[in-house]
Amino acid sequence: MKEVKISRENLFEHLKERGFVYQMTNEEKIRQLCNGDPITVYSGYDPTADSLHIGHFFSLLMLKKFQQAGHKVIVLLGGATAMIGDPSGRNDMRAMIDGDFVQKNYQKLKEMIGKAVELDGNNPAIIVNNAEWIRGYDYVDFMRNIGQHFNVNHMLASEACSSRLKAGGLTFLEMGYMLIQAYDFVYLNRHYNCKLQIGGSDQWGNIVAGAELGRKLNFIENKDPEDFQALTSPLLTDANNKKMGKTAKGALWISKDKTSPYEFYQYFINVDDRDVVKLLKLFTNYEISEIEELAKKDIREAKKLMAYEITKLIHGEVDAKDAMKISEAFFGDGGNIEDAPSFNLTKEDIEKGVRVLEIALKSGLINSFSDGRRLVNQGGIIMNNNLIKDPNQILKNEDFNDGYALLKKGKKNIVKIILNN
RNA sequence: GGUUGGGUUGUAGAGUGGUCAAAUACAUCAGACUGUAAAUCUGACGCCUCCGGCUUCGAUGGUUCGAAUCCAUCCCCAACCA
Repeated sequence: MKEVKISRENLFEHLKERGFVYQMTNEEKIRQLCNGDPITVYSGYDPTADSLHIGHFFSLLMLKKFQQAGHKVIVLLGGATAMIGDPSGRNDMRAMIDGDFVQKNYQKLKEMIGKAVELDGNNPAIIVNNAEWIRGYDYVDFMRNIGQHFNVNHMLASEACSSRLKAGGLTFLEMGYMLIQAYDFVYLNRHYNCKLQIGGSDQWGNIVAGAELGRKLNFIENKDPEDFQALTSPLLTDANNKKMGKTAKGALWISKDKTSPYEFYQYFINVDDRDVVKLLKLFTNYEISEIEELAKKDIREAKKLMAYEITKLIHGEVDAKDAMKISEAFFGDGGNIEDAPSFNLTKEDIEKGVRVLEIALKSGLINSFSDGRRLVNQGGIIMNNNLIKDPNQILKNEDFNDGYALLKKGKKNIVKIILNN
């Protein structure tokens, strides 16, 4: 299939027709910025966890398109904002996290940014940390310079505060978050000539706050108030209008340790048919007409391509191919199961007499013995294509062919039990 | 600080002395049908040495043969008033 080239002449149209554009401050102005001479664009992420998830990646992908079109991009990692906690969309206050934790996360996220945007080459992305300019900004000065431009009534009415306000107990700490993020935009404008901030739609309130602050300050300083523009991408939702990227184990993480490429691939191969075209438009650059044609002709083939391409984008070609191979080995015909999720056992374990369910529990297939027992009763635990009927069944040497046994929960959850000497 | 109403098993939300491991819905998991999709139907959904037992209803202590339910103290939340 043919891929579309991203160029600066049609960047805005490209983003729009692929479904990246949700809200913006001034459409005409943003079109000019996108399709005109190189500008500086930024998007921010708080290091509150040790990995980015698919939602973050989605907005980074938008940033990448700006970069590919020749614009300068800045990725802000919020070392300061992470210490405060963004109230947007939350109905409880974020747990306070300590500085060490933020520092560790910062390093990990920094490594992950490179999966989305280019950090080398002739137009590398810049990574900045807002702790650099927030820490050390005198409180009184900050309140006088920045705080005076914020109307609390507006803030309370904003989407960012609304769920927290409804749930009650909105703290001053959380309200301060918006001021900091708003100031970040101004800072980046002054130091990097950044004119556009992008992000997920949940960030709209904070982003616009930054744009408004910038306008006010520019107005006071007799500069162009149009220098601050905001653009957000829609929330990734599925056909049932539910947030995408949520798995039984939590978010769909970018980090291999948290979500294996296989799990990642499986997530996308299991999405609703109706979401396939949307995801292909967002995560690949294939011609839209070809995407639609393929989906009409063979939805399952299109879904496979989608799952593969997204996995490749995040984990690289090798891991994506492995994930696909494992998947096909289990669910299709052919292929091998070399790289399936595995669990190691020793011969001593077998001699001691281990229950099948014990291994299922240790390998994470089931949550408890009670859980396993239920599954057995309902015919949901299968070993080497044989239904396990006795919850106390012991693993035997004969269960291992070629040194491994295959343990399944239902048809989608599989662990390869490897027998070591 | 005061008054009132609250804190229940993933979420929402019943239960206000024994019949409560705790209604119901959603989410989740398994089975059937399929295409590893959707829709539908069935079952499960605290833990264990599972026809039995054990630990849960903000925390601690108490009343009682018996408490998620009553009392006391404490912690947290909301609304209103200061």
